Amino acid sequence: MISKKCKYAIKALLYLADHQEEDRSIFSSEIAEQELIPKKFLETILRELRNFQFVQSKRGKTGGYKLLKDPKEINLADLMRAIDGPIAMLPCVSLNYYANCEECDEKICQIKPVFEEVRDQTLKILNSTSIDNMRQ
Amino acid sequence: MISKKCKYAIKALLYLADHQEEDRSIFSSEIAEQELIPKKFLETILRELRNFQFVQSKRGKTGGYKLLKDPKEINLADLMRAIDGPIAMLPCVSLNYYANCEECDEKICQIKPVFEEVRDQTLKILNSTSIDNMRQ
DNA sequence: TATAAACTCTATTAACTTTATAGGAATTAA
DNA sequence: TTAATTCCTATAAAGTTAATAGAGTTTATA
Repeated sequence: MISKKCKYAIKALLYLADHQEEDRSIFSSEIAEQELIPKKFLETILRELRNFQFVQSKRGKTGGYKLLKDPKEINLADLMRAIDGPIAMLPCVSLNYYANCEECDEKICQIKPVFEEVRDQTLKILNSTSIDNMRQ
Repeated sequence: MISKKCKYAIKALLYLADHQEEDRSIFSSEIAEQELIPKKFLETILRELRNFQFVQSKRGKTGGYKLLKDPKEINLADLMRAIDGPIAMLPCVSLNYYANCEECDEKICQIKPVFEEVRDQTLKILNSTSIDNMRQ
């Protein structure tokens, strides 16, 4: 399962992508209302998205958020890793957040191979799916 | 990520499969020691596996656990669902543990399709991988 | 029949993660 | 100066995970 936070992040980026042609900054309050995301929670998510260079923000009365990248260049794998961390189902199989298993010898581990396969198939999809792709 | 509990469950079934030809019941303490799983935690896991009909148990001095099914008939999808619940990355996309999203209209949801695809590819692997397959 | 050694069961706990919320500070346009 | 925004830190409430405790039940066997 992805976290709600991650789902909200995807929705926020989709909302920004769907409204970027208007070339204006968009308030977090607008996204929160339209997408039914708790406002304060969304603010912290948007700040993270800014720190990870997915969006840019402007403060003050005419502030708000804009995409910093082309929606075609934002893929789901990168986004999910930024918000939720590892995508793999086992720490020892993660490409970007590898962690070893204290209790097993990876060279003879019987469960690793399947989860490498799952990881590969999952990443094949998530790497090739951009925010733009998702806008049906 | 799968839980440690689920990983322990897979390891326990693999251990039973790897030693079933000896046609004896196997103590939880033996599995715990060999696989470095906390003993008391393993006991509760084995009880769940018994409740889900993956293993049978025998009490008393010569007690222990045995597989109840042929290792070829135990697939990873069923096992993971029994221990961890949903496999899908979104509640609204789960086949066996569906839950609706309060905050979005599924008919026009932009994020659902990708995760259906991930679910399908993941299940294709997990449904076709048995405990027997995993014994290298 | 007593005992040892296993499984069984309920309850509880400690740590961690998730999902927010509070309250204000800084910024900007008008 | 004011209003409305983003920014930031801290904290809290709820839920989940990963165990552990302790006593009960069963069974083989000496």
